[in-house]
Amino acid sequence: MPANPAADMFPPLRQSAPLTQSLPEQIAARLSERIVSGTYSPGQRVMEQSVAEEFEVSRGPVREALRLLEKDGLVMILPRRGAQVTNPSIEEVNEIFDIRAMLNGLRDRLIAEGPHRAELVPTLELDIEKLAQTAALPGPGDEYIDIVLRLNRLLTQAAGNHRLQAILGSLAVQTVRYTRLGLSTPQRRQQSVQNWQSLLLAIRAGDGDAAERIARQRVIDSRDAAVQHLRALAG
Amino acid sequence: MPANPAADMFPPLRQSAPLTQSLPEQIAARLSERIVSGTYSPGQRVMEQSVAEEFEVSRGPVREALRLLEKDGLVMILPRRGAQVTNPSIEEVNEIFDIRAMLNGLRDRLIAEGPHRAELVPTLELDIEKLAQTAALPGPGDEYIDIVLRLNRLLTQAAGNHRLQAILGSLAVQTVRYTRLGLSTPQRRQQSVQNWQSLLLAIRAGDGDAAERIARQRVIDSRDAAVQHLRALAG
DNA sequence: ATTTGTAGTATTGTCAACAATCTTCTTGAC
DNA sequence: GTCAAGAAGATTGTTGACAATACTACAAAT
Repeated sequence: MPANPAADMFPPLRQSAPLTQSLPEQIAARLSERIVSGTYSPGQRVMEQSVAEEFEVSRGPVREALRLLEKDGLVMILPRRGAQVTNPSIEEVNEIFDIRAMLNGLRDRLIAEGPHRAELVPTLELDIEKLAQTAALPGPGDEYIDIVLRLNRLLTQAAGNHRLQAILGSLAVQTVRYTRLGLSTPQRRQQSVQNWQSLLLAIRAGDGDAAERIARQRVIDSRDAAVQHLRALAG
Repeated sequence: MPANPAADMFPPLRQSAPLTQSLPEQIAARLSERIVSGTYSPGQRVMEQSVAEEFEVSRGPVREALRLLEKDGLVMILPRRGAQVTNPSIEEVNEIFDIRAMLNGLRDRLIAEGPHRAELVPTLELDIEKLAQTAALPGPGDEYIDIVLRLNRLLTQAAGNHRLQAILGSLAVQTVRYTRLGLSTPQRRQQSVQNWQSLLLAIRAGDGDAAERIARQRVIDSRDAAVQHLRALAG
């Protein structure tokens, strides 16, 4: 019998995630909430000891959780100085949005040119209709944001590029708060709705070029609105 | 005296990296070499204990090193099952190259439209000239690859988008072996050189649209060549 | 022959203690 | 008052031991 060249590999290998989150993942999820919601301010240090005490675990799992958050760009870990909540400058926010614009362009092109776009269209129509109804409402637009986030998750999954999904997911987490800022006025939401409606048309027509162009414009608009608000806050 | 609202933040904060790599980083670098060079085969398990013994450290730093490698997509960590060298399918390789194509497009547009492109052009001319001289040489093209990698690093840095630099760096690490495969014939290298020369023209002209288009095409060509070789190897 | 159960082993997950380093506070000189 | 040097405290880095889980091999039953 010949030696098995795959002896040092996993057996068939289930790709499914385990049913229960690991301890570091749970800790990371809790910390992630606080960072995104602003409970932890940008620049604030996150110290292993205090987190460990709060969750009643040792520092080991906390360290791993911080590494997970670093992977998502929510904290920055400096050797011998620990983790602090990332505090991107306006320029960096600009940069991240530029990347999102390109990758959203790819995503929406893949959808428009992909084989499953027909199945997707009805759901999109429904969600974008809801978007149009919610846009004009006064207030900060939390409901509108929720729909946009769900819509983005849906599309990112539908594109079928797993790595793209991972990267876009990570970038989305990093920019939620700025997206929220940028969509805080009804006028901006109206502009946003129009972008989504154009995208829907492009996808329905199977026009990849148009889908990419519109997606990029949508994120650039979102970027400009966010940066405008940020400058107002800073200056 | 009012409470200092920044009390829980770092002082001025040097952004520079420490002069000596941390232990986990050193371990990650060593393991990274082995994965990229193929010493560790795709799918192979990387067990904490054995790595720890080999480098004569405890498992803690090894675990952190594996997290670093996971961030770069070189290993996949499954809870309770440990780390294994990633073994992307042809479809996944395709996906990664698609992402690289988009982001290289952004990168080269930023350079073509950026203020520093004049300073960059002489260096580019020199490197691309060297590329042209090396392309026709027979053999696997290791020298050609080295120049391409250096050229890419240079451009990625010059684009000035830090997050883009990080993502492209990570994706480059993941695709080196496939890029190498795709550039293994002189004909392909000739095609590659032409792409680079076109890019140089676009950058010199400050034509962002053209730079983006050419960059995307270059990566797509690279992708197609790599995938063709992969299919030949697999089938 | 296939499946199921059950030890035994291997491997990852967690913890608490110690070491190394950084930060801050105090002291003293100019 | 400002700056430098040093001591004290706080925080991260590393280690080895133990716990929990997953894998392997073998036996027994269908």
